[in-house]
Amino acid sequence: MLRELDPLLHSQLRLGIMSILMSVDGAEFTFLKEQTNSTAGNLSVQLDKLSEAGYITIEKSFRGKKPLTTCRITKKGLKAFEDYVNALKDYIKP
Amino acid sequence: MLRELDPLLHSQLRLGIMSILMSVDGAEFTFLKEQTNSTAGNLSVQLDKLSEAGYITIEKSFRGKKPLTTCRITKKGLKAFEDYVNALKDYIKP
DNA sequence: AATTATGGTTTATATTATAAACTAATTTAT
DNA sequence: ATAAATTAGTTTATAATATAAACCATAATT
Repeated sequence: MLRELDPLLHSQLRLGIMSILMSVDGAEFTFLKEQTNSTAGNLSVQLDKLSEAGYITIEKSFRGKKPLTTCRITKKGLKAFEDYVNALKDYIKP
Repeated sequence: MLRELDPLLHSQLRLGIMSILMSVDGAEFTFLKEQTNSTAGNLSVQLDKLSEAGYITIEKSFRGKKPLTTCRITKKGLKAFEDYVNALKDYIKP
């Protein structure tokens, strides 16, 4: 039947973030902003949500004198992403 | 890279409705309600949106003395669904 | 003749997404 | 040296969306 779709992942921007984080080992805020074509504000909010859910970690540091935000997917996030994709298949299979 | 996801389809309930309508030739309101596990109110609203977008047709008739609402996907809806699925693949491919 | 059930629609509320405004520091140009 | 613009974000306000609650009309049941 039609399974539930994790509402945290069923959002274009958050799904895009997670999708990118699945394929890289850490992504910077600015990189995510470019790749997802989002505004900084929206990205900031959605990263926080993913972080609060434990799906990603957000590490704040400095590169030279500028702040640098680096995001990584967690084991929990990876599992959630896989579960989401599996559930989604019910909806989109031919 | 990451394509836009048609916001009309990127909703659990509307996607579920469309997914079902892809595989049957017409579905009744009550059937969709059962299969999607939604409330009548929510279903009614989402069906209207899909209908307004021209993704489905809603035919109202009577079965005996009771109202009967039958939904069908349109050619436009089919195209939109396929486009959505293709765009989504960017996000979920391994 | 009340009560309950069916098949919905409408309206109100909660949630979510997005945009706008702001902060703080750093470059660049004058 | 200082004003203007850029970078790298965060916070707050507003718009959009989803969901739930309340409602309506008719029919069937007790």
